[in-house]
Amino acid sequence: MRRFRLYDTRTRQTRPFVPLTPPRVGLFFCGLTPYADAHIGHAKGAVTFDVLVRALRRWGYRPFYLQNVTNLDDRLIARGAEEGVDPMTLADRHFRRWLEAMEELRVTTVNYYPHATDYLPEILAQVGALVDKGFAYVSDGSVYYSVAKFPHYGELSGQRSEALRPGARLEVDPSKRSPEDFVLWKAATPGEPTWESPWGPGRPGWHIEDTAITARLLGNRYDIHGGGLDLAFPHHEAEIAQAEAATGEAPLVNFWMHVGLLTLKGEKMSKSLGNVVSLDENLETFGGEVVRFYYLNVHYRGPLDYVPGKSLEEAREAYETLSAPSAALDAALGAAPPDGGEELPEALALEAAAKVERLDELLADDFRTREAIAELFTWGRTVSSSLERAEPLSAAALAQLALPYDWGREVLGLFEPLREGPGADALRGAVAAAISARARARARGDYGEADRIRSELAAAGLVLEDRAGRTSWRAARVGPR
RNA sequence: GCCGAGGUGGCAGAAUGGUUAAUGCGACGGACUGCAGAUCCGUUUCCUGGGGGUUCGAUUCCCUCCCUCGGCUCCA
Repeated sequence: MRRFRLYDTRTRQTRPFVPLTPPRVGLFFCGLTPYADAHIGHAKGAVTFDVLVRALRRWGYRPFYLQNVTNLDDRLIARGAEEGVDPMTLADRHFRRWLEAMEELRVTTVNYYPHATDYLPEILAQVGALVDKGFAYVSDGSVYYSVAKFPHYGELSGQRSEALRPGARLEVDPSKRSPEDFVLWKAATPGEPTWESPWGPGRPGWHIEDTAITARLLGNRYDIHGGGLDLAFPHHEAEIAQAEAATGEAPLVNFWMHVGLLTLKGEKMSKSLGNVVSLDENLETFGGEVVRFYYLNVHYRGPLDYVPGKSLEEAREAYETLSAPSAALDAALGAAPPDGGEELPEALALEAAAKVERLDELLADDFRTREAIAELFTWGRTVSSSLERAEPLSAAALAQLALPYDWGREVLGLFEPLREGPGADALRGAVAAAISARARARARGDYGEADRIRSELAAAGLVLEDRAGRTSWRAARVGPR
């Protein structure tokens, strides 16, 4: 297992990661918003965690990664009432769209998506434990957590409860003993889904869903919990208070990872501001790889400002430059003779291996993806100039040049090779035949015919590139698959 | 008000107690090409919010101020 360093919000430091029970690593991420279609900011954290888990696997750990589905909460109930749909049905609909977006984004690492309402026994048990231990109280058929009983409340976010006064949006709820208390079990309201409980019919509060799930699936303590920076308070603070009080074990989580938020022209993207940019629409326009590259081209903890008509367009330009040498290598490898061809100079072969090590090092230092990408850009120039050589490279040499891209494929989830479907060989043969026909036309000076062939292939989405007396082809541009 | 994250070239955005402060986008020039594309080479020499301090040396460490964004019970 490779050692690596990770920033932890609670202790505000970057420190070496040590799993609780190596090589197993338990991860939980709050990322789904199944009450509405996802916007472009929502998927940033999902991609961040996908890279984290890919790296863990590469480095010899055995991650178990959960992403919860809050399929019943106030927002779903409100939205369901507006649309005349059952809230859990609504959640399911949006969850399915989220899964499609994740597939397009090459997010492949989530082991399981636990749904909150499948964990009612665990939720009731945890609320019961909190009542029994005196951390929670019953009032008007609801159960509330008494924040004053938990002295560590506020440690994650740096918020002290005494400070929660000026400017705070605390609603006055006469059932609460203190305004900062939060609900664990909400008394039934007519027309809403309800379950029986020792305190009467009702439904779970938002925060308790996550700790009930993690208690069941990850244990009383686990390694990594992630989410957007905006969830640190109060949601994650409440999770700590619930779980640590209920089990008496601490800390609940060893590493709290909070992902920097995406802003729209400097402002946070949110429904209430009405500045939401659809994830699905951007995936359709730019494809998952470009959007993924866009997220990974900044450090995960920093903010990312989205400018309509500019940010993703620029990301597409940059990603085309970044991925072109990889695509050229794939094409050369496909066309390389089984034996023969020039070997790589030893210095260059060593450089390829050193580059991969450098990439792992950058990631192992709190996931410096931005610099890893910068390294891949400079490697691209090396690859391009190597391909300009007069003598074709051997298959082994090409494979060595491809090592950093193989790394990018494995860890960053970029550089997806062209899909090999049935008929791929036939297609390749047809393209090769067209290229030779064009070469013959060019040789006899018939540029009209040569250009006709080129535009025919262009219409099929293929671009021809003449270089060093050879012609290669590639997909016209990166985009949706 | 309190808590947190930031302020780096035309733009996006890294990093570092010390020679020319990454990388990309854009721009300009050149090579290559039948043309184009892609690629390569070069240029974009005066970019680290203000003011103090520590130091031989600060963009980096400390103090302070200013500004932006987020959180303060809907939030990825």
